[in-house]
Amino acid sequence: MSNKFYVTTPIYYVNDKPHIGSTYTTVIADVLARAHRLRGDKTLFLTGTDENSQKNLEAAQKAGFDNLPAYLDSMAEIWQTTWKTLGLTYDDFIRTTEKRHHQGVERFWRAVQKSGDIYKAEYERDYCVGCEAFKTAHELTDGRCPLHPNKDLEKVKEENYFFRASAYKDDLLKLYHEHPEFIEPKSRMNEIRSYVKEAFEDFSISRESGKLACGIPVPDDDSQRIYVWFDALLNYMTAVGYGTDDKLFKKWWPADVHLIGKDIIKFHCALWPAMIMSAAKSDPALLDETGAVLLPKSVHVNGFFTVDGQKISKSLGNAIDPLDLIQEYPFDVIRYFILREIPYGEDGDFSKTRLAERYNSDLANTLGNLVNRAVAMSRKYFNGRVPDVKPEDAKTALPDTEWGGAECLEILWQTVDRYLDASRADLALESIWSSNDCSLNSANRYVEQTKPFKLVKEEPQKAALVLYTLLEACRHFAWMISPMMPDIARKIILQLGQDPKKEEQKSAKDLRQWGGLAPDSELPEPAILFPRLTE
RNA sequence: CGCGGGGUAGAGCAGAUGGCAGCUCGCCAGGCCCAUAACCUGGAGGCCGUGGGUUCAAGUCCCACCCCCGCAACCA
Repeated sequence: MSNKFYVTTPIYYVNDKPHIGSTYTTVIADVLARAHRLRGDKTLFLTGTDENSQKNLEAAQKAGFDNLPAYLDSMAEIWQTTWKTLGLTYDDFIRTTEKRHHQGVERFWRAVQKSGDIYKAEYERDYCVGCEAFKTAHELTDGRCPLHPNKDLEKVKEENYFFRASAYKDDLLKLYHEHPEFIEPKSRMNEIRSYVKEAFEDFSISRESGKLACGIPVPDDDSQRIYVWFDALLNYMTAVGYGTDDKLFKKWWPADVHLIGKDIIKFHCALWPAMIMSAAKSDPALLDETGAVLLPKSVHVNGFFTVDGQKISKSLGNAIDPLDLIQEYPFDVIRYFILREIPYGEDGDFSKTRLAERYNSDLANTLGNLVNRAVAMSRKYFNGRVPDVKPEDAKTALPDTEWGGAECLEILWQTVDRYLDASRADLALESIWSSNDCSLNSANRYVEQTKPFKLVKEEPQKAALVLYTLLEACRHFAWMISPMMPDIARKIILQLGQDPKKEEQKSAKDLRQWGGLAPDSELPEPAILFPRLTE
C-alpha cells in the first residue's frame, strides 16, 4: 500500500545565495523525501524562492541590474543550480512571481474576504527622512534611525487591509491540544502556545502600491499590494495547483511536513493555519470529506548554525557557500556532519575541526573500515566471493557474542523510520552507529569476538557464516543510511557486488529482508570509501 | 517583571514519571593483526551555573539569583 508524502522547505529570499543554513533545511527535506521514496510512497518535495519582497529591489540595484525580473531570474537560477549541484532531489521549484502562484493567491484572498476576515484599518509606521525609507522596529536603536540619529522619525499613517487572525485563537489552541505532533520538536510547542495565547493579533496584509514596488495586487483594489507572509505562505498550496489545478491540489494537499527554521515559526505554526481556517469557510476545496479543514499535518522546526561559534550573518560575511564546501569534502560527508552533529531543533555549530573529527572516527574508522574489512576477508578466504552459505543460517550470531542478528536489524529499521518521521536524522544516524547490538559498532565488535581471520583456519564453515552475516548487515546499513548519504550507500552496494540501480527498483520490503545478498556472488576489489584525513 | 532556549568530565552533547552520573571525540595503558596506523578491552578526568527548600533519596521537583543565546512584521 502506498501513501503520498508532501514535504516543503521555506521559499528562500533571493537577495543572497544559499548558505549552510538554508542548505541544512533543504537537506533535511531531501532526506525525508528520499526516505519516503524508498518506502514506496508517492513523494513530492517542494522548494522555491520568495520573489515578492521589497528587499529584492535593493539587492537588484546593488547587483547592478536595472530591471527586477532579470535579477530575479538570475537568482532563481543560482538557487536551482546550487541544489542540483548538491544532488538535492526536489520535484518542483516554485517562484512566487509565477502566474500559477498569483492565481492561487487571488483565489485565497477572495475566500478569506468572503469569510469576513479581511478589513481595512489604519496602520502607523516610522519613516526616516534621512534614508527616505520606512524602518521596522528592530532596525531602530533607542527609537531612532542608527544612520540618522539626529533626525526625528516621522509617523506615517496609511490604510491597509488586515487579516482577522485573532478570531482563530481558540481554534489554534484546540489544534495544538488535539495534535501535539503538529509542531516538532516538542519544545517549540510551548513557545507557540503562549505566543498565541498572549500575543497573537490581527496581521496587516497589504501596503499601498506606491510604497511597495513589487508584490501581488490586492484583488479589486489596485491601490494596495499583498504584503509578505500572506503571499509567501501560500506557495505551499499554489505549487500543488490551488487556484489552477483542482485535481492536482486534491492529490497532494495537505502538506505532510513543512520544514522551517526557528525564525519563521510564528508564521507557520500560527498565522498559516489561521489563514487556512478562514479561507476554508468559503472554499470547499480546503475541506475533507468529513468537513474538517485541511491543515498541514506538521511543521518541523530546525535551529540555527553558528560558524566556529559565531552567528551567521550576511553583514559579517561569514556565511558558508555549500559550493565551496564540496571542494573539500564530498557532499555526503557534509550531509552526514550537519545531520548527525546537531540535535534536530537545536542550534548547532559548524566547525571544520569537528567535521574532520567526525569524518575520521564515524565515517573512515567505523563505517568505511567495517565495509572494507568484511569485503576484504571474504575475498581473501572465499575466492573473491560472498561466502556460499544459506542466508537463513547466518541470521543469528555465533554463540557467546553480542551480535543481535537479523531480528535486531529489523527493529533498527523501525527505529530509523520512527526517528525520520519526526525529522530526527541525528537520532536515526546515532542509532545506526551505536547504542544497540546490531549497530555498526557492534558489527565491528562481532569481528573481534568471532575472529573470522583465525576461525577460517579451524572451522571455515563458521567463518563463512560470520562473513556472510557481516556483508549482509553492510547491505542493510547501506540502505538505512541512503536517505542521509545516498552516494555512499550506492558505493557500498557496489562494493558488495550489486547493481544499485537494479536494487533501487525493489520494494522496501524486499530490500529490508534478510538475505538480499546472493551467496557465492562475486565481490569486486574494495576501494577505500573514506580516505583517512591526516594533518 | 516582554517571550523562548540553555548552563552536566578538556571539547561537543544525552540524561520522560526523583533512586548507583552516561555518550562521542580527545588523552593514557593493554590486546589484536582481517582492515583505512584502522578494530577491541580497560583507565584517568565531573563542587551536574549559584544559593536556599521539599524528600529516606534531586542534573532530575519548588523558590530566588547569576551568566549565555535567540525572537519581538520579511536571515533556515
